[in-house]
Amino acid sequence: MLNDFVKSLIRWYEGSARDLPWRSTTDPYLIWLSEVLLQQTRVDQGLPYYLKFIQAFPTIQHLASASEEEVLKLWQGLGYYSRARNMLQTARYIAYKMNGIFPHNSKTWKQMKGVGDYTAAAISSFAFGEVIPVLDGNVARVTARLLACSEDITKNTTRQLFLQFLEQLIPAAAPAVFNQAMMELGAMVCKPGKPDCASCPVASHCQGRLMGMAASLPVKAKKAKPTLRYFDYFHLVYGNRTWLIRRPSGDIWQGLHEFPMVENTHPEPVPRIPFLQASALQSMALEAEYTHRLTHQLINARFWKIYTTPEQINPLSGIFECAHNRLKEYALHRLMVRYLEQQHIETET
DNA sequence: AATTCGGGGAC
DNA sequence: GTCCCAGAATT
Repeated sequence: MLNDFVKSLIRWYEGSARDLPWRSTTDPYLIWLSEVLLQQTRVDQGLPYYLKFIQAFPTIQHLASASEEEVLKLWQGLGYYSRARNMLQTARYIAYKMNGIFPHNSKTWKQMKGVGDYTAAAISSFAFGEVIPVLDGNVARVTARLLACSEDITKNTTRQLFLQFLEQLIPAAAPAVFNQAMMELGAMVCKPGKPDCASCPVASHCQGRLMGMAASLPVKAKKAKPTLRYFDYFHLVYGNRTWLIRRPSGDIWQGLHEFPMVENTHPEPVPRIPFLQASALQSMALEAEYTHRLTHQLINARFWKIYTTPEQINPLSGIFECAHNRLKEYALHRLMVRYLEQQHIETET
């Protein structure tokens, strides 16, 4: 009957799967790229980035020779920017230290930066036919319902249990299609909160459905509350120039650009501006205020526009200038992009 | 084992 | 508003 499950699953997949560009190739570079882009990212959101990347960097050699600036610029707006830095590092490692030869199995792939259990298994099964199951959020949800398992799926013991189950299920003749099909089922039918059991090709095999508990699975530990942060940004303008800094390491948006800013523990009525002489304060105006929600942080951001002169700006390491009408050509985080859009500051064409 | 790294769509 | 997404690295 397990064999019947696999047959029904794959038959459904062959007949109604989405047509996604990385599914019609076995090029390990393209598959690797798609897997990294799609980590914790919906297909609809990652697809345009995939198309941009394969145009800018058609091969690993193109990527390996790119600067971090260029890669971050293309990654801008997608989030989890460490993926971009890790992928560039791995691209250079494979291109220059491994003569451009990709790892051929999951064990070696897992040694690459930015490649964990899931991505190593995905690349190895999709590009090289390795018989190894993938366990992402979709597969975990499908498996929990299939087995009517109420254990916390974030726990390692539960993951091991699922992998053990999947290893005996995955067909040696078609590991890639099986993995794709399990994920596709989770994305299109066995959705979180609202499983569409009526159109599920393997509903007859599902213990969760049989026991009427499919919709309440999987069980997952709840997250901690986000911490509050208060950012005051200073949009310093003189002539057609403005100022940017790069985000430091060890914090959010690492390596991305933004206006110089101060962080306060509480919202200050008038934020201090360490970048300016006091004489410039009279030209300060609050242009925008946003609440920006991240997974673990809630950021209150205020943008102060200040017209000034070069003489009023104190020297500060890490600050550099750029044309204010070309700001969008830099790698910026979403908060900055929102501000620029509201200010109708567009990229030069 | 617990935290942190984002942005956006579904509800 | 909450939850979750083709997860991984760090502590």
